[in-house]
This record gives sequence, C-alpha cells and structure tokens, in this order.
Amino acid sequence: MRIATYNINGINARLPVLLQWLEEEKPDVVCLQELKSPDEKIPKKAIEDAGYNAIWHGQKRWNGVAILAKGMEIKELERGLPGDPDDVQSRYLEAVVNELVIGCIYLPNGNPAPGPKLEYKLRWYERLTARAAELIEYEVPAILVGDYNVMPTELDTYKPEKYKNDALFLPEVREAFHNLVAQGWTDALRKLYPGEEIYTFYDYFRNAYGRNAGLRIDHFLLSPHLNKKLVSGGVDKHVRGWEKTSDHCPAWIELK
DNA sequence: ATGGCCGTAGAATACGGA
Repeated sequence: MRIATYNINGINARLPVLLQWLEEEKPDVVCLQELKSPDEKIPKKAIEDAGYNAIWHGQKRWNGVAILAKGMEIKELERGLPGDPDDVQSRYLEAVVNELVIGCIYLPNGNPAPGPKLEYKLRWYERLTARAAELIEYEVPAILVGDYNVMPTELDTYKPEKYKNDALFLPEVREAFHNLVAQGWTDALRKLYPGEEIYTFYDYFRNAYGRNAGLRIDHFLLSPHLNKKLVSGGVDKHVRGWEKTSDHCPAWIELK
C-alpha cells in the first residue's frame, strides 16, 4: 500500500496539478493539507472521477485537511485534534483505511516567533503528542503523516544558520517533534535515507527550487507495528517544477 | 536586514504561509 502526503496550497487553484499527479502516481492513500477551501467548495466530483473516496475538514481561506483513498472505505475517527474545544482551525483528520489508522496533520507554522503563534504551535504539538500516546497505547498500526512545519535536524535545511530563529527550527519546536517520535514512532523517510538530503518544500522566492534550497518539513511517523513493514519511499520532486504548483512536493512511502 | 512569490477574500490591499 502506497501512502502519500501533499501540502497542496489551495486545492482549487492546484486542482490540475493534483489530478495530474494522482494520474501519474496512483497512490492508494493521500493526505492533503492546506486546502484553503470551505467544505462546500472542495472539488468532490473531480476527486471521485479520479477514482478516490475522500473525507475532508475544510475552512474558509486557510488550513484544511483531507484523506483520499483509492477504492477503499474511509472510516472517520477524529475531525479536529482533540484537547482544545476552542481551537477552530482545521488541521487534523484521522481515519481508518484498510485496517490502518491514518492521522492527517497540518501543524501550525508558528511564525513570527516568539509570539502567540509559536505558543499555539507548541500547544498543538502537546495535544498531538497526547493523541499519539493513545494510539501507541492501543497498539494499533498507525501512521501520523503530513506537514509538521519542523526541520528535525540540520540535515533537513539547506542553510541551518538562516533558520536558527525561525519557528520551523527553534530548539523548543525540534524538541517537541523529537519528544513525539521518542514515544516509539519511526521517521520513515529519514530511516530510508539516513544521512541524505531530502527536501519536501521549496520557497516560491529566489528560485529556491532551481537552487535546491529546500526544507524537509513533511514527515511520515510510523507506529512500532509498521516499522518493519516499510518497503520504500521518496519525494516526487519533479512536481514542484510544474506550472501553478504548490510550494511543497508530494512525498510517499510503501508499506508491505 | 529586507523583500522577494503565492492563494484567498473581495474589490485595494491585508493576511497567512515557511
């Protein structure tokens, strides 16, 4: 089973890119982030015509997450991240697909830091860590996948010093990510490519893609059960070079 | 140190993104 994540940066503006990529790669499950669309404007029919069932948690203007599955049932478990009834931002969607728990994640950016946005990000990490602990406790096969808005190590940014005061690379944010992983999760792409440069995001500015000035901020975390089922994975880097494309690349893993 | 590029809302420009 091939599972992909893609921060689409506006599902309606990027629909041709999304459909082209689905047609080329045919992933079994897709987690999308940054839909930037209210629920009623999600291009439901185009997704269905491409062969996918889908659930989504949209919002006007910003955020928004969706889970797509090719010819498989999607049973929704959580809409929104538990732990704060006042959090109105659409950043978490969790479902069972093919007996696998899939959490689709769009973590807050946190900039400018320090400030309330960083505080929200850190609280969000705490809530995600609490939910992740429950999944570990249930001993279910689970994958937490999406845009974590963190470069976990210096290897994950083309220029570490440029980001040392950035909310994507601050020590407390990296620590929050490492604390989550330390519950027993596996960072799948890093496991497959130890010591290698793997980028999933390229800024629109300054020809970042052309210069390979990237960041690795989209991650797959595998529960202990799934660790040994990881076969392969990668980043569909070429999609970042398409017209009217997102600033993120799709990334994927294959589970046996 | 700054601003460069995008989408969205909505009608000019502000905001969020990373």
